[in-house]
Amino acid sequence: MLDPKLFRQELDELVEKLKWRGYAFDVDQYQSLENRRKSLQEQTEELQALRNRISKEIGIAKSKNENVKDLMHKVSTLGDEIKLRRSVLSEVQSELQAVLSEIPNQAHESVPLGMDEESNIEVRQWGSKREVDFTFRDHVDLGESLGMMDYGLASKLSGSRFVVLSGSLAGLHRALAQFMLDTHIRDHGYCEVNVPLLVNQNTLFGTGQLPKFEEDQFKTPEDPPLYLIPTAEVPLTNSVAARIVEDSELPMRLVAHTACFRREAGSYGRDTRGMIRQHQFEKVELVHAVRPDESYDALEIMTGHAETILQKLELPYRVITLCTGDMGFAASKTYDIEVWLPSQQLYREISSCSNTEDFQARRMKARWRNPATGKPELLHTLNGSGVAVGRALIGVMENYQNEDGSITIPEVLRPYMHGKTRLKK
RNA sequence: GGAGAGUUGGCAGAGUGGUCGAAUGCGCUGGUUUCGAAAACCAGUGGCUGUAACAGGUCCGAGGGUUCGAAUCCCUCACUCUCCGCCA
Repeated sequence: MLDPKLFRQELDELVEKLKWRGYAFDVDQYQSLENRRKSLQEQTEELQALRNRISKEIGIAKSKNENVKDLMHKVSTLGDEIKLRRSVLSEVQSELQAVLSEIPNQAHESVPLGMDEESNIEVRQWGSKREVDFTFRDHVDLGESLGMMDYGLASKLSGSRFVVLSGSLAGLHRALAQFMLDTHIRDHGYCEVNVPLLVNQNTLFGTGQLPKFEEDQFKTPEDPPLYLIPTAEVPLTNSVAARIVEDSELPMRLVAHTACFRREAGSYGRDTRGMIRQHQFEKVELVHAVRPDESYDALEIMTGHAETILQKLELPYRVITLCTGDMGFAASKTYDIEVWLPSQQLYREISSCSNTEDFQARRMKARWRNPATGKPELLHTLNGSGVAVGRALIGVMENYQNEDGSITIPEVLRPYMHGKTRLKK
């Protein structure tokens, strides 16, 4: 959520900025709500102050055994009046809250302006693309002919956008996750966390998936409902929710390996082949909670951590800065890391690292005690994939394939595969 | 699923209708002392909102109710803990 003060102080600027995020802010609606809120709040508080004062007098008078009849008479109707105003006020407040909670974050000044991916900017490339004298096959082709990737079975068990991996390919998938976790824990100083995969509404509100993206989530029929997490960012980031953390705990770096669940509503017909876009996939997720003045450094560091994984796997990739219109709801700035897929001769997203500044922290009430002021201030939170396991598997399969359809196992994964060097039929 | 006990400030923990935003301890900040530190002693120290600054408002798990007045009484719900049952 954005700071409500921004709306009061620099409304025009803000509206202009939000346009670049593809968000048309209804100024008139906002202002009429805000004006009503203000006058109602003033009236209500004035009445409350009056009642508090007289009630206190009654207390004092009673303790002195004085007659309180006149005082009682004075406040007799106040209670009902206050009750009425309060209920109207709280209606207006929740309307206002509803408006504010659906507004995306402001972009950082370094983010390129643009409405779609055309305006994204490539920051760097890494690695060299392999040249071979046979035709690259895609991961579906490779996996199915190895007999270790079964979409038919998955659709029988569950439906479309699922996959069943078996044998050494399932092992390779697991090895990737283990390798990523170990690297972040041992080399990058993360604390491993094992989190619930089902979370409540409040938790999803905190990171910004609710109320706006309800239709993207899998939801249980309980009342109140639980939701399958779309990413471990949700439970990880919310671990600082409603807390005031000490300065000594910062920066916090958390990592979790989880399954992620997405409805993929509205993406019909997109990436229907293979493991690129699934209802369920695994991801190693990185979350930082940091002091506000350190969050942009942290974004570079976190992106570097994700890149390290691809470098150790020796997978060619590039890093791009998303433009204002292509960023997610909560982000101020996002780097996407895209891995090279030789079968498609293009880069595909394998990680997304974002600084949300205080946007999520405000929704979650996540604060730290600033030693300079002694006061609680909002934290900055960041999240990034470090990296998507299923897509990393695709990257490995396609980049490490051999002419005979076997797949060489990357050096760094071999310790996780009992020294196996090659995956074959 | 059954029975019971809880939920109060950064933390621990008092408070059962009125000068209670809340004792006390810890923590934190400042001071005294010290070569310096520790200890001791003294003082200060909740969040949110609001104001130029005061004032004011609000918050004792959440929501409702009773009352002139609720942390305190009543109702509903959530969560935590203990025991029993069931279970990976």
